[in-house]
Amino acid sequence: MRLSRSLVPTLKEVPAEAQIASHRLMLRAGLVRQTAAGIYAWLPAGLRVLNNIADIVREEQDAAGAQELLMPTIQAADLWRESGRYEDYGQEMLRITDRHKRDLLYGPTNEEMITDIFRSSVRSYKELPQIAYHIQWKFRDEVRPRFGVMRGREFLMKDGYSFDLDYPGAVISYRKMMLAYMRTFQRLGVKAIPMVADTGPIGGDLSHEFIILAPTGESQVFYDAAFEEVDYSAGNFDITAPDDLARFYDTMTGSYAATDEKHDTAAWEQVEASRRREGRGIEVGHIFYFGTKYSQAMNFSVTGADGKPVNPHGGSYGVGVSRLVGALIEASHDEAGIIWPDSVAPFQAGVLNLKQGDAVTDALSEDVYGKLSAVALYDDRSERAGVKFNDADLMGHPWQVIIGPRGAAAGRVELKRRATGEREELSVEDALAKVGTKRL
RNA sequence: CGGGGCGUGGCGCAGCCUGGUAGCGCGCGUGUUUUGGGUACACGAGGCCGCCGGUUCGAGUCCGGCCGCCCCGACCA
Repeated sequence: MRLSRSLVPTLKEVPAEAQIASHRLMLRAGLVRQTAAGIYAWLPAGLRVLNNIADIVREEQDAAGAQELLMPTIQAADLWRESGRYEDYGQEMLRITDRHKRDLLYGPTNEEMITDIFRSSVRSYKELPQIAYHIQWKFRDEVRPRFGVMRGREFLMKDGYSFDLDYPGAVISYRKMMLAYMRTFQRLGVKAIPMVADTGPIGGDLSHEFIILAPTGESQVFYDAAFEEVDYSAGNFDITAPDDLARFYDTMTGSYAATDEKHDTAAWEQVEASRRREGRGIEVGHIFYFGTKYSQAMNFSVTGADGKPVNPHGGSYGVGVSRLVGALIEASHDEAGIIWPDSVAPFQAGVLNLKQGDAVTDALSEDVYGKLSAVALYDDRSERAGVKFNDADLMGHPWQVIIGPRGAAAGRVELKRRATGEREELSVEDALAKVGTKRL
């Protein structure tokens, strides 16, 4: 994209409402714009990040054998009356009435709907297990939205649902999702710790939260260094092999991890001192097994091998996709701006033409941009060099290809790595080779 | 939902106490200037002062109601 023709409204000053780093930076870098309390419009650069994260989540879900579908945002209240949650959910649920005075709601989650879909189409134990997920907008009418997209009312979430014939099967699905999550967070460039969680209003007795580490996180976390040492790749764990899943699960649950609320000082002291890690964290995912809660309440049964009906065991698995945009920034930024991990950056590189209007730098900049256009944002504005440097740092491109009259005459450019600040002067070919010209 | 605060050009703010024809910085436009980390100067455009009502000769300013937004707490992906 050419910045001069792009809706990327960077700001020098911070809008008054933004308190935390990620919110300030998202507004300043032109990623989002608030349209109502806790509701945001995603501008082009922000949408690219959101999509990049969603793509990684999707790839790992697919790799774990989950199948993508798409359920609607608006749901009928009757479905929720079946499970009893229409009454239980309270004020957080946004209730809507249509012209025929029928009760509808803007979905905060989809257990009822997925159960309804399964019960009307899955009849035999031979069709299970299955895991289905979608990436869809949700709405929870938070009393107090805050922290920008980290705690918005409207948010993009990947929610997945598993159905197994019995508990042992459900445990395997649960472990698959846990491994898929660890792989997902690893690819997003953050450290994630799974922690035993309360099962909350949805019920069940097997549940983990995924906390990613960020210095400004909402809660204090204590964990064993083991979590940082595990190799989650397919080479180490085969996600289709129950034995590997068990080994993985034992690794995850065998080491200490807790937020301050549940911190157990005695247990903590059992951890070898050199392995104790402490930090701040942000919850970005939550998985839980809920057994037959919905299949019973909503009459979802399949015929078992013995010819008798069985209520499948379910689990659900959420990742806050839009929240992750903010969380990743909390985990990776500095005074100057965002430092995107390569895997999610809206643009791999910013091409900075330091002397717009100069024939030599213009020609070289156009040439470089032409080769990088799929992955770069070309700053072709008639701005001073300082403005371009500052905006590039703010937007957080992993690479900056800096093209000024000093090197352009010799056909050389400067390549800056945002994360480290390192700069080196290179030929165009070498710079392009380092940046890469294809989308990651 | 309890407590606190704020709504004035695109953004950040002053003006309100003590009513009298709306101001500053940034940004934006034009020109000159500058040219490797937010250049300088000049000129210029841009505001039903959140909305409704009241008091008053006169309301951004005083009074009442409403709406919106933010912060702290309790609650959540």
